[in-house]
Amino acid sequence: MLTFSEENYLKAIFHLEQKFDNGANTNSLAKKMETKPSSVTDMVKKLADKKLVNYKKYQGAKLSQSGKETAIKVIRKHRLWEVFLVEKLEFSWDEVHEIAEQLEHIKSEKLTRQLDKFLGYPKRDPHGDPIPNEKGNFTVYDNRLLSELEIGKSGICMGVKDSSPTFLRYLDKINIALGEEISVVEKESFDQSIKIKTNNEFHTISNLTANNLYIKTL
Amino acid sequence: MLTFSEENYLKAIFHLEQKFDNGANTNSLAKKMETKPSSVTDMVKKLADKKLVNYKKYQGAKLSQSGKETAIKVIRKHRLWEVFLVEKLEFSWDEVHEIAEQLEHIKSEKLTRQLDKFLGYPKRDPHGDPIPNEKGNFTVYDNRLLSELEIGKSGICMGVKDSSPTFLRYLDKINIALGEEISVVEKESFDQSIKIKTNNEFHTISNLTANNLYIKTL
DNA sequence: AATATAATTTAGATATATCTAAAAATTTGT
DNA sequence: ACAAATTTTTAGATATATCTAAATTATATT
Repeated sequence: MLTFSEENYLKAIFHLEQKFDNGANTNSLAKKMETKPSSVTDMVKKLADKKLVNYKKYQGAKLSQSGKETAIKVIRKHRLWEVFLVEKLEFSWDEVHEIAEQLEHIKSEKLTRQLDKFLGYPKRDPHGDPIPNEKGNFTVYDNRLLSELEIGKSGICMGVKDSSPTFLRYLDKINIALGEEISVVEKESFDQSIKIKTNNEFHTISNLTANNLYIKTL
Repeated sequence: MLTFSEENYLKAIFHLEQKFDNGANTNSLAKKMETKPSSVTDMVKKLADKKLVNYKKYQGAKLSQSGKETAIKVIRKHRLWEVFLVEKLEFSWDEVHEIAEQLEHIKSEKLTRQLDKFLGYPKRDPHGDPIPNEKGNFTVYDNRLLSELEIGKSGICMGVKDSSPTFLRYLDKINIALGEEISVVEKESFDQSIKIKTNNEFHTISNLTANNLYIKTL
């Protein structure tokens, strides 16, 4: 039985491995875990003893197969609980992370399974991140700017670079919200404005706007 | 911020105070917490430092006002989660305790409030125990045998003394289940058989049966 | 009231997860 | 390739929650 701390480290290592090819080195892990490098070394050794990571001195930590499976299970729980909080308990997308950080450590396979069923086997959490299924499989998305999206492709709106009220009010007006699917219909090479489709509506947005929207694609 | 362990002690002290007038002495707490008396002394001192219990050497622990409020909040969460598991996630009443022991420690006032609302402000958990409201108020029930119930009074079926399959099948047959409300309509002094009403049906049950059913009354 | 028994506390140890400060290894820059 | 800078590890300390064994206090018995 793993402690909360061990599970949190596995999750952090998993995310770092997704992001950087060289995996999770001690300093980046320390930053992510908001702790000191020496604490990371201690914990990584413990995880290595439990065969959850492969660790060689001065060479960072890499998840073993079972470490990866464990990390994915925790992430699956985190994201399912986020869906629950937003869909069933009227939370907004920005309030759920902290609570899900707690709920993700509840140990019961049946609970996770039943929660998944109750929520209708959702594929994405309220932030658009994919939810691993019971076997641990999930699709990896690519995060980029809307302006980088090719014609005909679509993605989920994941966040904004510029979070000024003015910009957010503008997004509201053209019916773009977090989690919304946006597809690129046309691109005007003259001014790089983009015609998009979202919610079955068409809008033409400026390059500036498209440069401020993060999009997650399959 | 209290640790899980501190919260569990507060809960245990609360339950012991409800049950025994002399409150929670070290040995009974140790038995309840499945730990050693010396560990209990250590923890009780810590809780006393935090003003959650009043403690004088060799005189057991008594919850302070704030300790009592904290204990009730934990119990409220425990019982709300039990309702959630049974009503929404298809768990049966005997599977939920262990998971609720974990969920009761999740810290978020809004979560508890929204869960309560989502469940329709239930008054009892799947075992018939009362759920404190947001202010910490709840009705105290009395646990006794159905055979001790007076004519005209009613109660909730809480458990069976004899849990043999034969007996349980019999209960099924006359439509008595855990959580069911049963009222006593008539008592036959000749053989102490009892006429009861449950689910809008009337049944006459023997004294032996009535002696094997635990009933919770207001 | 003295003594035996039971309950409780203290003292000292172990586990976990953290820390600081110092040492060691690796990487970088010239 | 060597010194400097950076990264990582080690050693030793602290916090929490537990334990065992011994000491202390309270309760029960005669």
